Amino acid sequence: MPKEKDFFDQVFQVVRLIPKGRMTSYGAIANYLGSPKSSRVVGYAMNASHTATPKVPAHRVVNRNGMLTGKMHFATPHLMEELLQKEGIEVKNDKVINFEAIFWDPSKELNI
DNA sequence: GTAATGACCTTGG
DNA sequence: ACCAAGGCCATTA
Repeated sequence: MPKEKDFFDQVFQVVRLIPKGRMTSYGAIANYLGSPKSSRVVGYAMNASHTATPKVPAHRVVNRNGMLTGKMHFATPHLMEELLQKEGIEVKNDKVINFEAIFWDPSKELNI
């Protein structure tokens, strides 16, 4: 019986492993953890990323559409795209440009 | 303990 | 092709 914190930690680990200038989606992380249907829980884990230590670059995680759905959950709604732009990612209308190009699949890149 | 919610994804019409 | 609804998992009230 896995602990709930374990799942969170797994998500945090994966998110922290995301290279700079790259992004991934909740479903990809969930799939990497072995629960493709737990995509919602991944997002929920991000919600808890605030209290996690060290903090997790949740701004590198977006939905399947590459849209910054959780930008409102940050300290400030525009903080997410600010961080993304600093990483070199272009954001337009709360949406990531060339998302497919910068997409980072853990199950593939980490060769699991 | 039960019920409702959510930073989602998949499938049906 | 586009629009709509359901479902799964974990957490919180």
